[in-house]
Amino acid sequence: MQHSPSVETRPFRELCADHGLTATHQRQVLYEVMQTMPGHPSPEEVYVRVKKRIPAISLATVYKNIHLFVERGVLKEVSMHHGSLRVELNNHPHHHMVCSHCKAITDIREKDLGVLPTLQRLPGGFQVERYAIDVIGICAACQKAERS
Amino acid sequence: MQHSPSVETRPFRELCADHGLTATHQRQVLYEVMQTMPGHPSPEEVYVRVKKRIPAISLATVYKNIHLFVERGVLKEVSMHHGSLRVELNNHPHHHMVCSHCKAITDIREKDLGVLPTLQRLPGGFQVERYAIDVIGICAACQKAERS
DNA sequence: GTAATTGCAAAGGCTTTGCTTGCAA
DNA sequence: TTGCAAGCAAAGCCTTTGCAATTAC
Repeated sequence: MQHSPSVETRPFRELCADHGLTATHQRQVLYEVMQTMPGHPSPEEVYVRVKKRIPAISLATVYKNIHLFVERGVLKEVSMHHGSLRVELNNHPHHHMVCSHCKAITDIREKDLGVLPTLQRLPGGFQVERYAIDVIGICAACQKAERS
Repeated sequence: MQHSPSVETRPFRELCADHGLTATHQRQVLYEVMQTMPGHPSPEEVYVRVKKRIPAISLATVYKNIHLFVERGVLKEVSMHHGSLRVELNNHPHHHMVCSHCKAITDIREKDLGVLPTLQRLPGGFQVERYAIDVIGICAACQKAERS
């Protein structure tokens, strides 16, 4: 298939250029489909929708591109995903720092966060149990590793 | 094996009674082991430690009891685990409400959280990218389901 | 005695990997 | 043309489930 870039593909090609990504048809459709999914879709859900436009696409391609988009800042992970369930017994009021590279979790005392959010106007009868704050960034060890 | 409860088992038996749990040997060791693990262990890591004291224990038992402890409030999940990766494209400043029953995620505008945390005194050279607040509780639908 | 729990093994979901063919620059 | 990407299928975690044997109350 060969054709000159249409007007509609311009912005996507620029987005790819800005993020150092090769502009493929699959990536474009993936991105466009995600724009129509305002929630927090799983790779499987995205796959189902993309498949309507590219029946031959594989789930592995969806995973690969989602990871790439997240890595390049086009998408965000809704919460850091640690590969397996993590539990804790710590009862003191605290939150977490999560390294976006190595996924290491470190406790942070609540008072070190400064002012706390005061929950107000919560939509539709949601009954609050607690809130959890993740400070996301790069830990010292990963910063050191990056520099090398 | 039959013996009268020792002095040391008292607190654990009370803890079980308080949370409506049967006091089994496996549960007690699991709980004691977790008290010596201050971080955020995975079920596998807990299993390895418990196995030193109860070689015959199975990983399935560890999983079952961890879930039970979480359900009864003895342990906490470090972050809500959605079963699969979730991503989003939403660029507006926002955070999330997560239902601890059905794991549904709903966006919440940052301004509806009221005052925001001001990050200060972050331990050991952690380079902050962003922070993510999860308001954890029961959504309206699950509240309704519970009542019935 | 009755109900709940354990251990085992098998099954199930989600995600990644290796490799060949095809496409982008 | 040269390397990056896609598709496919197989493998790899992590976690749950079903069931018989055992234990707690």
